[in-house]
Amino acid sequence: MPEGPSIVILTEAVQEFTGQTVIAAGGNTKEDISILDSKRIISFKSWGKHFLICFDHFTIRIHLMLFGTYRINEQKPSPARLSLKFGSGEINFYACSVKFLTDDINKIYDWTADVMNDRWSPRKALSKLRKIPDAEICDALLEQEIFSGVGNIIKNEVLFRVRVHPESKINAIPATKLREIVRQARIYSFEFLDWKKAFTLKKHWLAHAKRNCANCGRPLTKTVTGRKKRRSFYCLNCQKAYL
DNA sequence: TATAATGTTTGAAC
DNA sequence: AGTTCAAACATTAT
Repeated sequence: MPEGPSIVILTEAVQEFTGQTVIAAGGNTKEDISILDSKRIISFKSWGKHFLICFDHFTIRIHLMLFGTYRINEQKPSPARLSLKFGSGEINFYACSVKFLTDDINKIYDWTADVMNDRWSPRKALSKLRKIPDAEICDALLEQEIFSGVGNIIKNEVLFRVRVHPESKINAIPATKLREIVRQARIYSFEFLDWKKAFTLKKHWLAHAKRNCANCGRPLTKTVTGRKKRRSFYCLNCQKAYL
C-alpha cells in the first residue's frame, strides 16, 4: 500500500471529510480513541508515508507500514484498527500503526524533506546526502529524513532511470549524477502518482520485480542491498557502480 | 501451501 | 555508549 504517492491519493480521497465532526470512533488501536468523539477535523495532510488527521491541538498519525489498508465508506470483514464515523460517511483503517501526536506537527515534520510536498527542497536533500558520504545510495534513497515518501519501488526505478548501481557510495557519485538522483526522486514519485491513479503502475515498472533489463534485455540482478537489506533490481550492464 | 513483499520500531546483543 | 541485528507486527498475491 504505502510509498508517498499512495498516501497522497489517500489524502485526496478523504477530502470530503475535512471540517466534519467525528460522531463515533472505534477500532482496536491502543490509543485512547474516546477523546475523538465530537471532535472536528481541521485538515488531512501527508508527510511521506505518514497520513495525518489534524484536530485542534493534536494529530492522528497513521502509518500503513507494509500491509496497511483503508476503506472509505466501506468496511472490510477484518476488525478495523481505527474507524472514524461522520454524519455523511466513514473512514476505516486496517493493520496500520496509529499514533496520537500532541506536539505541533510543524515542529515534528520537515516538509522540505517530503518529495511529494510543494516545499520539497532538492538543495537540502543534497546537503543531507553530503553528510553521509560513506552511505550507499540504495540506503540513502530510503532515508525518510532525506527522501520522505520514497520506498523500495521508487528507489529501484529511480536508480534504473539514472543508470546508477544501488551499491554506489555517495561520495563516489559525480555531483551531476547525484543531482539527477535527487531530481528524479521527485519526478518519478509524481509519475508513480499518476500511474497509480490510472491503475497502471506495475505496467510502468522497468526494473522493480522485473526479470530483464528494459534497456539492454539482459537479466537483471536481484539482490538484497545496503544496511537496510532491501531488495534491489538492477542491470550490471547499464547501471554504473561508483565505488 | 509456503513464500515473499511497496515498512518501521524496538530491544537484545555485542 | 554506540552500533547492529533480528524480531515483531500483520496481509495478501503468487
